[in-house]
Amino acid sequence: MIGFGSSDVSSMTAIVFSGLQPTGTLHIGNYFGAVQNFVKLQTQYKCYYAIVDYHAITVEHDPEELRRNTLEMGMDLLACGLDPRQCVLFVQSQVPEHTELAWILSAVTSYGDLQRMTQFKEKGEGQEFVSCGLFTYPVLQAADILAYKASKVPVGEDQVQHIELTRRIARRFNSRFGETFPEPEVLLSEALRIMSPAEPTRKMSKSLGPKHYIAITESEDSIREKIKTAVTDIGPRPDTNEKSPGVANLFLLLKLTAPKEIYDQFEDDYARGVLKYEPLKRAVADYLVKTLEPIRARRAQLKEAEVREILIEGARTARAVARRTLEEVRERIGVGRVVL
RNA sequence: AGGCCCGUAGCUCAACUGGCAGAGCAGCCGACUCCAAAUCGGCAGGUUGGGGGUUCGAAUCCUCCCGGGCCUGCCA
Repeated sequence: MIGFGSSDVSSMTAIVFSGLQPTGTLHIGNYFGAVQNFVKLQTQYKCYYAIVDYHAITVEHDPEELRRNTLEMGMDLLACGLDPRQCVLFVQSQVPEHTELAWILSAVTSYGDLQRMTQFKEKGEGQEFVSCGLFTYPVLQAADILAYKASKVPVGEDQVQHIELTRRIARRFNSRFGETFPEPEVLLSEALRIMSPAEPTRKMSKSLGPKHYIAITESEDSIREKIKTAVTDIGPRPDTNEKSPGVANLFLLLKLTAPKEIYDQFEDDYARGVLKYEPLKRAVADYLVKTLEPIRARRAQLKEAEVREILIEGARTARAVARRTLEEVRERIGVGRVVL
């Protein structure tokens, strides 16, 4: 059998790619929603994880902040358990093949398809300046994935549309220039959406403000404060047994961090209508702090220099693969050869 | 390349003919609450995009610069 992703000769296992924007420090929504899954995947597949700094520049940004966030993101990911011996962790801009491939792919990307991307519409909404880069963002994302001929892409619901576009791009390239890329499929993990404690109808996000997220490296006091002030409701509703968004969010966090017996006890209290939220919150905070403790400890031990070294090494490995893909792609589309 | 419009608190905007830079939301503190939310009370928030000029006095008028939007033209 000849696999499409055969540029990695060392194994027959599927190739996974995922990119993370360097948004600064990771929060527990990122952790439980995605990163924890990445940690699991690295033992099962050949995984490439990129900190996508070129994506971050499509909206207004501060250079110093981006620089710091990129490194911070690397440190947070390592603290969460990504292991450079098991996966390839690198910074996107260190592998220029991404942007080169993006340009090439833009030639087989439909303008109409891009216009239909809802994320572009959402992110551009209300912005006084909308860059071209924001518009072509999904093409770079396709390049990220296809540069490694990845066949599986673990992403959230909101990114499914972009992966669909990647498939269309891959398909069009293949049919025009010959079979080159696999059509990557979405690796949907159990869809975990941690909500903002302050506004539990919205997904946890840094951009909403400090009250709306809990960083994985947050101090114990701060975690307790944010859980304590988390929005709840008037009290349990045993009649419908339906939790309000805020309470459901607290239960979700408890489920993710506490022993089953503890969780069941609170569920039972809720069902019987005798649950007081104060003790629930205390338990959630306790177990959350406990869960994050090893991450915090690991994070505290990481040295910047050592992390930089890991990222450099990751980029070296990634680049070797991406370069082979680009050689093949250039050959197929008929560029470069004449002057070699 | 030419024309028109805009820039005020984190956000949305107000400030007469040139006369003390303000409100709502967000934020912070407190009361209430099992904890919260809502509500109520309080606090804080500014190089009015930047430089120069006119004036007793400029967010307001003039000028240059920066940033942004719209229209027309030119080139490919």
